[in-house]
Amino acid sequence: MSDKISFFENVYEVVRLIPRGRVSSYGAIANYLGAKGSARMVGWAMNNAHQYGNVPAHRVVNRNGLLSGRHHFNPPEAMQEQLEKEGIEVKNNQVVNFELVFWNPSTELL
DNA sequence: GACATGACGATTT
DNA sequence: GAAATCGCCATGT
Repeated sequence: MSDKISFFENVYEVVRLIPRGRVSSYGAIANYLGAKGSARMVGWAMNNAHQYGNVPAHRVVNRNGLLSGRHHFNPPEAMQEQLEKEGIEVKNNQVVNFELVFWNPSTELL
């Protein structure tokens, strides 16, 4: 444990701020944190997210709107169900109207 | 402490 | 236009 806030916790904080019915992307979060290339780090953070508490990882998809991380859910199909429950359409493991529900922290969380 | 890996993204070849 | 490569931070071996 370190006194300094890790990249992980910054990711969780932003993910928790994602409004219901919206989705975000790994790169957008990483970019907001000032680390454009650390998008995979965001995904890695999600892997440990379950041990940090309420982190709506199901609202985080890749830049294509694809549910790339569904396999890490339990069960994997839960991610799509959660999104549909919030009013987000998911087709073929991909978010429909992705750009319409896309939530960019750098733009909307200004 | 070096090497490999990880739910990605953008750029270059 | 598709495939290959680099970048980026953290963790595990």
